[in-house]
Amino acid sequence: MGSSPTGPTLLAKSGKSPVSWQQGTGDFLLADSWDLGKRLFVVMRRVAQNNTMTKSNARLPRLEDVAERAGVSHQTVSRVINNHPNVSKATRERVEAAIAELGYRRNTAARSLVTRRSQTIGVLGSELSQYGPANTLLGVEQAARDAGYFVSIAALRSVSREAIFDAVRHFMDQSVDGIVVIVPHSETLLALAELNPGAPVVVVGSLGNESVSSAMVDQKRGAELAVGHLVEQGHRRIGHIAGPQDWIDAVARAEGWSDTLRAAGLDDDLLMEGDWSAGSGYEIGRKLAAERAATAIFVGNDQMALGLLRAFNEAGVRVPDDVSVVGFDDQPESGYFIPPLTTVRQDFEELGRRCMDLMLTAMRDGEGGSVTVVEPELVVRGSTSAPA
Amino acid sequence: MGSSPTGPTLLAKSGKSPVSWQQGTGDFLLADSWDLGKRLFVVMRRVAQNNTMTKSNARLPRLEDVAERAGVSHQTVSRVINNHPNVSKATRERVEAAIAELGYRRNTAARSLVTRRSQTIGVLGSELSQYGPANTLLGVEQAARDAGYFVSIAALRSVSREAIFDAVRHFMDQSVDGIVVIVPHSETLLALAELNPGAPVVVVGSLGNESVSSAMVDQKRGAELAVGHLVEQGHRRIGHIAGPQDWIDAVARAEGWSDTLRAAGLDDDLLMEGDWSAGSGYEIGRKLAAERAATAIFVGNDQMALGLLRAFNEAGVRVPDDVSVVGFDDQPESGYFIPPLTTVRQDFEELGRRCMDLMLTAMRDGEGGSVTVVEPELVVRGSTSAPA
DNA sequence: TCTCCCGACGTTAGCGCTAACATTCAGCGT
DNA sequence: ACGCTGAATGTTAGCGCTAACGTCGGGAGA
Repeated sequence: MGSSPTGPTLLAKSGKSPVSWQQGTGDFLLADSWDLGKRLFVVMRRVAQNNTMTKSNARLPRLEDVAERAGVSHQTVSRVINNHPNVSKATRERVEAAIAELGYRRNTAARSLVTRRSQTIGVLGSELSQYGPANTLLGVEQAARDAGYFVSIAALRSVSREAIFDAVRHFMDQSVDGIVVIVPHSETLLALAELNPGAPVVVVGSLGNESVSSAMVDQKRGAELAVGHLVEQGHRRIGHIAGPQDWIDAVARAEGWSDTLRAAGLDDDLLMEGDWSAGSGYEIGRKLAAERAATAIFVGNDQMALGLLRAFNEAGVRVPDDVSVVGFDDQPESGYFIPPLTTVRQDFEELGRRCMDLMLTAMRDGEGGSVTVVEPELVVRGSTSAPA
Repeated sequence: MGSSPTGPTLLAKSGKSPVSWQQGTGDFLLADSWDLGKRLFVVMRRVAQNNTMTKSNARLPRLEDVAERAGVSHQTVSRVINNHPNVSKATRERVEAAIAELGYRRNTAARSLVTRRSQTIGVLGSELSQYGPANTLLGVEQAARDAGYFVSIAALRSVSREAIFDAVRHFMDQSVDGIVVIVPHSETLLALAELNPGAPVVVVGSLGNESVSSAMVDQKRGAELAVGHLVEQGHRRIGHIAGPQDWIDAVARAEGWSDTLRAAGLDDDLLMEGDWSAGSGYEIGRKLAAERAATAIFVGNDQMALGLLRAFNEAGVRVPDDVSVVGFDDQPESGYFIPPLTTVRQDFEELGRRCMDLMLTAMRDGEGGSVTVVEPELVVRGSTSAPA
C-alpha cells in the first residue's frame, strides 16, 4: 500500500493517543477532542484521494505479473505460494522478491473455484450478544484466523427450523468448508440433522456423537461443583433455577444439580425454570422470597442470579445470611453484584479454540464424532456461606 | 436436499421440544434429557450416512446442467438467475422449474471471479463481547444477510496498528466489497487511514467526514439527556466517570456532560476516567464514597455504574438518597441492578441496520461521507432522585 | 557411452460463471 | 415485397488460479 514517506504515516506514528486527559479539567477535554477531530479530518481527506486514485488505476497484480517479473512461469509462482517442494532455492527467493515488490495477493475466488474450498468457516449462532456465545465466537474467530480461515457468521433471530435452514443454506451458498454451531439448543441439532450441510459440522456444547464433533464445557461437572460447594457448607434445602429446557446446557446443569443432591441424600424437588434473563430471575426470586423454602439457590446463569439478588434485596431476604446464591458463567460483572456472586467460570475462549481445533482435524481427516471437554471452575465470592 | 418422506424429517417434525418439564420433579428431567440424547443420536447417525453418501456422489449441478434440463443455453439460465429483462415468461418458468428440480445453487467463487465482487462485507470489531458492539454486529449481520451479503468478521485482540493492519489485510485477501468498522477507537481510524482498503468503509460511531460514511448514536445528546435529568432534579454538583479518552464515544459523552453543566452555570470539574469495566467503576466509587463531593454521578456506561453502585453499597452511601447515579447503554440487566439503574438507551441494532444501509448506498453509488444519527433515549429508573 | 530417473521447471486445460458480441426471427413501416 | 428494428436466445472469451501432464537437463548406474 502506498506508504510514501510524507504520507499519513507520520501523523499516526505518534503511537499514543493524542488526547492528553487530565482529571478534573473539562477544558482540556474539549480542546483535545476537537484536535483529534481535526487530525482525523486531515488524514481522512488524504485517504479519500488515495482511494479515488487507486480505484481508477490498474487492477491488482496476478500470478502472471509476478511470473513475468521473476522471469519464471506462473505455475512456478503458484508453487512458491503453496509451498510445493520442487522449487529451487534461488527461484523461490526471486519469486518471493517479486511478490513483495508487486504487493501480490492471491485471488481467493479463483483459488476457491478450482480447489473447491473456500477457506471459510461459517459460524451459526444465536444469542450472540450474550456473554457466553459472544466469547465463544471470539475464540473461534481467533483460532480460525490464525489457521488462515475466514469466518462468516449467521445469527439466528429465532431458533426455528426455518431460520436454521435459511442460515445453513446461506453457508452452503458460500460453500463454507465447515460449520460451527453455537446454538446450544436441541432444536438446532435436529434441524441440522435434516439438512445435509455437505461440510463438517462442529457443535459447541452438545453431547458428541459419531457424525458431528463437539466441544463443550462440562456443564454437569460445573453444576456439581456449585451444588457440592453448597452441600459442603451445610445446606440441606437447595433449589435450582434452570434455563429453558430445550437448551442442552440447561438440562445438563439441572442434571448435575439433581445428581449431586441425590448423592448427598437430599431432595431435588425445588426446581424452577427461567428464560436466562435477569427479569425471569427476578420474578422467580419474588416467589422464592415469599416461600422461603430453600436456604440456597443454584441459578442457571449469572443474569438470572442478578435478578434473584435484586428480588431478595427488595424483599429483605439477606444474601448470604438468609439464602446463599450460586450462579453460572462468571461474567466480568459478577464480581460486582451485591453481594459479589459465587459462580462457575466457563472459559469460553478456550472453548472456541478447541472447537476450531476439532474443525481443523475434521476438515483434514474427515473424521467426526470427537469430543473435547473444557473443565469449569468454581469461583467462590460473597454470595454463599453456611446456613444460619 | 434429499428430504425423503422416510427421512429424519418425521422425527424432528414434532415441532415442540421433546422435553416435558415439570416443576419440582427432578426425575422427569433425567428421563427426558436421556430421551433427547437418544433421539439426537439416531438422527445424527442418519446424517452421517447421508454425508458420506453425497460426498462420494456427483458434484453439484451447474448452469450447464440446468440449461440442458430446461432445453436452453447456460447463458439464458444465467439471465434468469440475475433477473435480466429479456427472457420470455415461458422460458423463465421452464428454467426456474429446472433449477428447483436440480436444487441448483450458483457457485459464489465463479461468480466472484468474473464480477470481481464477493458479496461479502467484512466487519472489523473490537470488544465484540461487550453489549454495545455485539448488538451492533447483530444489526449489521441481519441487514447484510437480508440484502444478500455474507458477513465476515475479524475481531481485534488489541487495538494496535499491527492488529488493525492484519485484520484489514485479511479482508482484502477475501476481497470484501465493504468494511464496517465497529471499533469506536480513534487509533483505529488513524490506522485505517494509512491503509487503503480499496473498498468502501463505514464506521460506527465516528464523526463523519468526506471519505468514510458513519452511523452513530448521538452520544453527546445522550449525555445531555442524562445530565439534564440530574440538573432538573436539582443537583448542583454532578460528577462524571468517563470511559478511556481514546474512545470516540467516551469523549463525546464527556463533552455532553461538560456542556450541559456549563449551560446550567454549574462546574464541570468532577471528572474521572475509568476503563469501561465494573472493576474501574468500583475503584472510582470507593474514592467518591470517601470524598462525597457530588450529589450525582453520570457514569460512562452501565458496567462502571454497576461497580459504582457496589462501592457505594459497601461504603453505606445510599442510592439515590445520598447520591444519584445515571448510566449509559441500558443493557438488559440494568433494570435489575440495586437499585434499578436510570440510564441512556442506545438502539444498537438500529445502529447496525443504518450502518448497513450506508454501506449499501456507498457500494452502489460509490459515495462516502454521509452520516446517519440514531437518537438515544433516557430511561428513568430508581437510581436517581432529587438531592436530599 | 547409453540409459534411466528425477528434480526443476513450463504448458495446457479446465473450475463455473458473466459480459460482450453474434444470431435468429417476428412484427413493423414503407 | 423489402429491409429494419428489437426482443429472445445462442456463442465465445475470458476472470485467476491449480492439477495434471510435458519437457529438459544432469547425475547415477550398467
